[in-house]
Amino acid sequence: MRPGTRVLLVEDDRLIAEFVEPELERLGFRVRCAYDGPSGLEAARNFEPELIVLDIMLPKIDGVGVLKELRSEGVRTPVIMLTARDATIDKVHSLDLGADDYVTKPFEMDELLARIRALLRRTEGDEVLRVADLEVNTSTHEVRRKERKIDLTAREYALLEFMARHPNRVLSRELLLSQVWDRGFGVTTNVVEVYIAYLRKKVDGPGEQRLIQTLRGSGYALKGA
Amino acid sequence: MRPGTRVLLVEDDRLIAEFVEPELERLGFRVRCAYDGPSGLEAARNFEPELIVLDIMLPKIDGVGVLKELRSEGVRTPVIMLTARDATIDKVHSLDLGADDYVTKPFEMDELLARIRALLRRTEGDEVLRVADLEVNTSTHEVRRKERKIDLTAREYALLEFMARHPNRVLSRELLLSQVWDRGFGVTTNVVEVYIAYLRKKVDGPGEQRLIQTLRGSGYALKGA
DNA sequence: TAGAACTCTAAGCATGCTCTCAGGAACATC
DNA sequence: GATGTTCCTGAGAGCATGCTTAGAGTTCTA
Repeated sequence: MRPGTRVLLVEDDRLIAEFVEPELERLGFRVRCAYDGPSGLEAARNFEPELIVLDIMLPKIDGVGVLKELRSEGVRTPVIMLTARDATIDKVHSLDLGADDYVTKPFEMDELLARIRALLRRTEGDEVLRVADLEVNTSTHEVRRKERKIDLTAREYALLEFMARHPNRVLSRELLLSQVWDRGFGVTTNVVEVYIAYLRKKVDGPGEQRLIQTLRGSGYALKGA
Repeated sequence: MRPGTRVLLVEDDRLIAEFVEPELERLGFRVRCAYDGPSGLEAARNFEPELIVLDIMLPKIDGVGVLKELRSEGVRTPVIMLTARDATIDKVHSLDLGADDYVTKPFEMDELLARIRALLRRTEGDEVLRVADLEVNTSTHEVRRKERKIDLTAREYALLEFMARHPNRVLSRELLLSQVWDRGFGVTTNVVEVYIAYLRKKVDGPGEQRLIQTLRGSGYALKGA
């Protein structure tokens, strides 16, 4: 973890906030606190934290609402939720809404820290995926090949982003169907082929190196080397 | 998540195990259960799961011990720990030891599932099988002998990968037929011979050590020593 | 509400992979 | 060396796989 990493703590229980904040600061984080939903949202937008610790129970807008709003704005900052002990529904709901982890109250400082470290460890990364001379900006959904800007539809983008997140890997039709489309098993369709063709037309221009490769019998791969 | 993903469940509480196992299987996982530390270790080594769900409280060797041993052997399979409610020490300890996540008992199935999905989503990495000077990258399906790159068809690759996963072992025709092809018994065919020949032509170049060996009357083996 | 844009299905077609078959080589046993 | 068994190999038929294209159905937009 880099020192100076910005952490936003959204927690209405002052006791907890006033205990956690100095602890995090002591460890080299830059911390901001917010005490209800709306101010949490505002802080998330202005402070631009690298990580958000978000209580579920909050005045005005609850944690789930805040998370939802942020994600709908395209904010992908990693989020750890704080939940009451047995609120399993909330937990599962949060994870599927795009929370990255949660901690059950009451918690110990060491545990929260371990989770913060773990989460930062796996989300410290660029927002821009690069594969060969292709750039995929996951924040703005902007795609460029060299200098050429590429316009993609929603589905095309989703497919390309997934492939760019797993460069060089063989991605089977079933995997793509389950990850990019929400298709179950056993469905007979050729959407994947069709969308690969669409992408090829836009990404692999004439005279350019073919990034999107077919591996007959296995699937497709986005080649970066 | 790919269907057929192997999950190992190490849990001595039969009630839990017998509830979780069929649930996971229903969702397309291939599941194996173990009921104490040593058999959990053994299963981890033989079954080669893609993910392990590991209870902390276990007979003979506890979960932390199992995790420690596995990590010390270089096994990096993602692990979800099951912990009693307030065992914070264990939790922190486990995370630092290399557990990837944990779930607090009692848990609901949906929660465990959400965590399994999340973990599988973020831990797909490269796995390279090495046999002598042969490299088989199971993520990219790239095959090299020394520096020479080898192009294989889907079936050829499937056969070679299987052999590379079991180096130095005699692999009977029937075994190969059942594992690489989906053939039942009693079918009279010589596909295996044919494909072994294809592989030889590509893998064992002229002047190179023969890795693919015939054991007359028994089957074939990929020699690595 | 019409038109545009997007998503997906379906059918036709080219390619080359997969597998069978049959003859010949290699090996074991006497 | 003769004989039977096991394995190798080359050729070719059939068919699965993947690419294209057209268009139907749906959603977005002006």
